[in-house]
Amino acid sequence: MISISHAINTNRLLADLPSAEQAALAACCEIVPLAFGEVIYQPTDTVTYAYFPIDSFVSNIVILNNDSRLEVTMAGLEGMLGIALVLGFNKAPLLAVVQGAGVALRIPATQFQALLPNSPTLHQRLIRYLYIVMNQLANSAACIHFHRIEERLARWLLMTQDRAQSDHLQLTHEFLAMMLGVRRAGITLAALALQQRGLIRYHRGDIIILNRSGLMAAACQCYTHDCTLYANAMATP
Amino acid sequence: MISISHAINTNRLLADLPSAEQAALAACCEIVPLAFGEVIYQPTDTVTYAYFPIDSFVSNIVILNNDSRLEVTMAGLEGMLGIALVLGFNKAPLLAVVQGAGVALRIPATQFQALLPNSPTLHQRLIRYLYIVMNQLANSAACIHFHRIEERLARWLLMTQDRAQSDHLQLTHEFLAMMLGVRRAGITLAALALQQRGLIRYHRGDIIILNRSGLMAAACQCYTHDCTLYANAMATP
DNA sequence: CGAGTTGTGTACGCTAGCGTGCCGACGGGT
DNA sequence: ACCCGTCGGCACGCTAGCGTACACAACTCG
Repeated sequence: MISISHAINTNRLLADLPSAEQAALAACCEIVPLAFGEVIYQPTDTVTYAYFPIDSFVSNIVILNNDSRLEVTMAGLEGMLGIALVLGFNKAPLLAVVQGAGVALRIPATQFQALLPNSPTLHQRLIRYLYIVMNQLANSAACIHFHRIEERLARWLLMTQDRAQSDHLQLTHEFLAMMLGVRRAGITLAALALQQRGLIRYHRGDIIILNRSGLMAAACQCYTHDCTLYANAMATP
Repeated sequence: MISISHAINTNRLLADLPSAEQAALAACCEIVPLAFGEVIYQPTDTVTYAYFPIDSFVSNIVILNNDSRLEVTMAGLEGMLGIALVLGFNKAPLLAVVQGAGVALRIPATQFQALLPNSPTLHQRLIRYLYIVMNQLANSAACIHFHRIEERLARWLLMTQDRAQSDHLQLTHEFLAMMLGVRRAGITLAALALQQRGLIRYHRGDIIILNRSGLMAAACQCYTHDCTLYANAMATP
């Protein structure tokens, strides 16, 4: 188990905060394990905790008509869960499901909201993160509409690799199909194509990324677009 | 031409503000006409003004690869343009194009941002609007992916009717195709189907909504979902 | 070692929507 | 009155992806 201060400095929204802000944060947060498949928020649930993933990552999923599902954003060490709290809301709009097991920092919602007015640096970072997520959402809508399964899959694997910080992922075709909102058979074809091009290798739920730059070429530019968006927004003076 | 105070009380984000906030606002805003097709923001443009539509409305459009375009949100009297300013950013991420001519209140970006800390009611409403837009974006991504052109068209017409506050719209199939990110011929078929069901009537760029409740039945529930989301978020105590 | 479960390959016909191109009809301007 | 640009109907073949279903292989557990 890692220490709280090490955890704080791993999540990119929390790393390198002024020491006063870090201390205030450390005083009210705790490290919790997140298990694969665990549901963090249900739509319309009251949000009782904010989460900052350390080595775990979580998918935010829209549910339509009780059957159609689609992942619209992902949060790992570069982000957080419960952004609604930053805007003063405590209702979860999306389904949040743990997609990569690991630990996260967890803060009770009320303490988190009480913290913000006294933590200007953190608050500003969260506002920036909010801006990033909004833009990712807009861009994703277009990506999902216009791009092919194979490109979207490649993009998705890259995004996941970044958050898992490993080139070895545990993902079945079935699961990927849910995330991308397509058929399982559609994923099988796309994954086969990527494998035949030597970009990935997989076997019963284990996917290994063999050629990251090749995968970037196979993905739509939405991946690099997202990355530069994040970097630019966070680097704003 | 309408008066500024009347305009302020027409836009739903500005209506019924405390008188001090209204006065501060009135001191730095002006009424400007927006012409059909006018481009308010280009992607990567610096945002120099915030806009609050009165009887005009504007589409926010994602551009991919310089060719694919897709409308992701719409702003009329219920919203604003330049929400990035609320988050402290002054770069426009999307293409904003006037889709219904009319007037809007316009405020220089710096004055707008200076206004916010002293206008808590307005600021809170804008934060809520931000939350609404984020949720609309997430939901739209799924809607665009899963729903048929005909349903999406019906939804889009209803949204437009609300903002135009008229059952008479000026829209060609070509234009609708751009908004929904589909072929012109695809719109023709969907529009024909809606016309044959007696829900709308159109002729060379004029669309008349004949049966609003029928159209709501023909649309995906995303329309009503959006409406209740707006109402709930704005009504939060 | 055998039985059941899980993950993947594949095949079938089907549909929505694509890209393209043509034609006719309407209507505004000279 | 005419011309010409705009708008919309339609038709062609095509593709991506759908729903479904079956089969086999690889692991798991008893």
